[in-house]
Amino acid sequence: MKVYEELKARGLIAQVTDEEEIRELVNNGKAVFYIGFDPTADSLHVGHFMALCLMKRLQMAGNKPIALIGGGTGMIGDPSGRSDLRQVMTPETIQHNCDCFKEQMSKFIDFSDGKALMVNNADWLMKLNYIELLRDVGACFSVNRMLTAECYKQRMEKGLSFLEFNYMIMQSYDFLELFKKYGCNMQFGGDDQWSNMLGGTDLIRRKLGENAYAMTITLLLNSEGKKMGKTQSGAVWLDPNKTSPFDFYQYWRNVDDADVLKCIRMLTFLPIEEIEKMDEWEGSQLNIAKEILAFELTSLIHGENEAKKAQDAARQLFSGAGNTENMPTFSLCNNDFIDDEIAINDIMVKAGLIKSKGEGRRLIEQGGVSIDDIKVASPTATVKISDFEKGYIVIKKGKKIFYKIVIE
RNA sequence: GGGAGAGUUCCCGAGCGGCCAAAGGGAACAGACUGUAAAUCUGUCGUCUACGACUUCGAUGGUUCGAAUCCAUCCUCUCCCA
Repeated sequence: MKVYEELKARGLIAQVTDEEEIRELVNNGKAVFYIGFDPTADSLHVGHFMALCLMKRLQMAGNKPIALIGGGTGMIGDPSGRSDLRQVMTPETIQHNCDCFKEQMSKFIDFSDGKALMVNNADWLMKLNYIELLRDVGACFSVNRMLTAECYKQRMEKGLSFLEFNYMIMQSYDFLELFKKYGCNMQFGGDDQWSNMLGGTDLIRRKLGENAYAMTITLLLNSEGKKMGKTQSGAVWLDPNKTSPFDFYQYWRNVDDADVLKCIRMLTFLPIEEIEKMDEWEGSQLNIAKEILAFELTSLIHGENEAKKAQDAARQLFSGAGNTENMPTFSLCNNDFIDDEIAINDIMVKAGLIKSKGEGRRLIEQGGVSIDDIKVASPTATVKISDFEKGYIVIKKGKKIFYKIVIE
């Protein structure tokens, strides 16, 4: 199966400008494509992961990826898919985020020998001269047509600043620039980017009379239609310091039944045939699929070793045995103890397990907290130093959250 | 530039000057049930030294015994006209 067909079979392709041409380019390793990343945070998250996967897949098929960091466009903010105004970031933050992105991506994509490029659009966008740009590019855009773009239409209700309105132009300009500089003939992006991407292919046609192509990736939505990769505590990050491998594993281990197969298909590199078989699975059998999903993804991001550790920890934890080796750990120091004891509630607050003591009180009252598998009966319960005889205690909050507490 | 309106807790959204820590919904969390799923039911959902106290209703001042509610100024946003 050729790459294009594989992408299609995995349900990754949402929209394309010209299927025949794109298939031809991609399958024969003739595509030089770019994907843009907005440096809105100091780590990539699950939402970017699909794009990374796609880059890798295409790179393996001999195509050349360009990772475009939106250091310049980040100064504006993409209005697509947001219902509110984006906070404008400082140049320093953006630079810092760009650096972090670079580092994470290099782990995943092979940048050696020019097999892939990484560029920052700040390099050319920041130098632009307003009047020149207007004359040069501004003439090529019809406001009437821009307004018909879905992403702007929605914003017409809520309000759209001129700043954000220009995002499409900037993004189109990027494409033009990359086309000229690197012969980049294709752009990939999330499905919400469709109109911005078309802007680029249009611009190239108008300015240079050449053909360039665009393809969007299906957004990874859960069965409720929300973007995946979000938890109550924010995004699921690829940076192990922001989302530990264990938590990362658990996130995927806990996806809805309805979403497992979709995730496996779109995110893992398992052979399609194997996935087809899983398609038959039902009911609790899906639990195995979830384990596979979690393992595969964790090992893609954090390495097989970490994935194994996470899996072991999870299995043991949920089967009752207490493998505490890879559990999130929090250290107390002797000063935290008063008369050799400390309130359980206080530990949880210190460890960041809960936001306030009130929350802890409630949790305990509702029977949601246990220590070493014994339910905590009273909100004022304490642990003594002597309880740490074996070196640690394990606090369990709810069913799935375990914390190992040690004394330094 | 002129006119009209809005800003309430994570989100949406109610809120006669006292009975407002603020209705209702959603999200979230805990318990039961399960398969570390979903659905359902129950409970919780500002903070604390917790039958009480304290801090919140865009910001700052003011009027009142008393303000989310009234007044002034400011900030932000939306709409209509140009």
